[in-house]
Amino acid sequence: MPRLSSRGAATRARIVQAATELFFASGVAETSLDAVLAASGTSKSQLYHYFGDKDGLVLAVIAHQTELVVGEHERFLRDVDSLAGLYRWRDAVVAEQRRRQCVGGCPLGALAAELAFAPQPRAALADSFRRWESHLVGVFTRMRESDALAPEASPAELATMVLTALQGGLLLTSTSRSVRPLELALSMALEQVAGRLRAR
Amino acid sequence: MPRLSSRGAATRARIVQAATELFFASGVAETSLDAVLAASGTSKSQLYHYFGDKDGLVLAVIAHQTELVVGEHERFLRDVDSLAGLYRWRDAVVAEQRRRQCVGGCPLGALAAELAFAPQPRAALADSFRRWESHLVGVFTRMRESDALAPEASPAELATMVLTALQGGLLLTSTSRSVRPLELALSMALEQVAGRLRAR
DNA sequence: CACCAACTGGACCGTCAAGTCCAGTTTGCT
DNA sequence: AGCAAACTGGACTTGACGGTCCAGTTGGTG
Repeated sequence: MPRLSSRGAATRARIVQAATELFFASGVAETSLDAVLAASGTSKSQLYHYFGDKDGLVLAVIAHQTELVVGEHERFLRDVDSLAGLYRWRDAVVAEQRRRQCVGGCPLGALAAELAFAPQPRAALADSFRRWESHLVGVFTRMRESDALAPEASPAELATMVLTALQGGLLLTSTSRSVRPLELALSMALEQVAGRLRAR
Repeated sequence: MPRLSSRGAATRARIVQAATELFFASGVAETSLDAVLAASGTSKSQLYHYFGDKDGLVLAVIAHQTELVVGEHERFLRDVDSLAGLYRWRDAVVAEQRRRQCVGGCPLGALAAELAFAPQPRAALADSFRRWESHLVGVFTRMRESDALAPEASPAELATMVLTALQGGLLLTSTSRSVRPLELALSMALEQVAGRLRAR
């Protein structure tokens, strides 16, 4: 890998940006490299210069999409340390999905479904989900340390439950074009958390 | 649509069968019609004779996959009318996923993710999920009628919660190659049900 | 300012995809 | 038996795809 000049970095970023949007809107297999080039205003040689081949681009897009999605949740969850904060997070997630009229689910979830059998991308996405989960684990750890959560509650288990609810909710919401499944799924998960609050 | 002779029906079925397997293993976009023909031992003209084009085949595969997946759950859930029965169902789902070593998630979920932006397939899949949900609704309705469930519990809401948990659990299980997310998601959903049992 | 690596444009290639076409065979019906 | 509809095989067309190549430009560093 050669080191990037600032111009090179900008070109690379434009390609990744365009590919990220197209992959989300049409899927990886349905998106041609020519479409990526047209959308980013670059040429074949540039794409191959930076990514080697389509697989390389796919991995770069996974990394970028992870940054976007997980990054946003991290910013929101960073200083959540209460059930009330989690409910605000749920409301924000639902509102965002409503805003886009339930079109399209979770970008990472879509990639995970499409690339379930491709070893490298699958491993990369497993990592993304682990990172995502870790921010939820952070919330529950803080809640336990502040004695909001019962000491026997498992932050890791709660985090997994919330993330599965989120993914399942987004899938059904996108398919049915109604935010209801997402609302119900997240409410269910948070009720689970509520049931593990320290008895008082 | 011409009416089918028994030979025609068999040919049609062989094509759908092969396409169903290939679409699941590699995705719709990644699967060529030639591959379907090779796997089913048929020819171009037969495929176009029965399905018109690839989109037609996709819809037929959705219908067939729905029959397989929803049909299997229907058979299991048909005479479930208790929380214990639901736990047995959960155990069966988890065992099945373990049996296939967590490779690949829900066939319908994968199609829904890949075809989220394709109007016709998306609508067909929304229907499939509704059918799936309806069998869960049946379980909860029976439980409420037999007074196992509190009268204010909503069968429809519980069904949606269970289905989202199942879908999210399968996605993360397939991505992480561990049955843990699926176990946790379904346990969470059933605990939700348990919390709505009639107080005694 | 000179040099070399980083970068770029776009023509080009081989392959394989979806879809068309038609001549020929089988099937069910009368 | 005979006829029309259902069915089949596979050659063929057209175009788009991923990927290669190379000649040329830009830009940072000594």
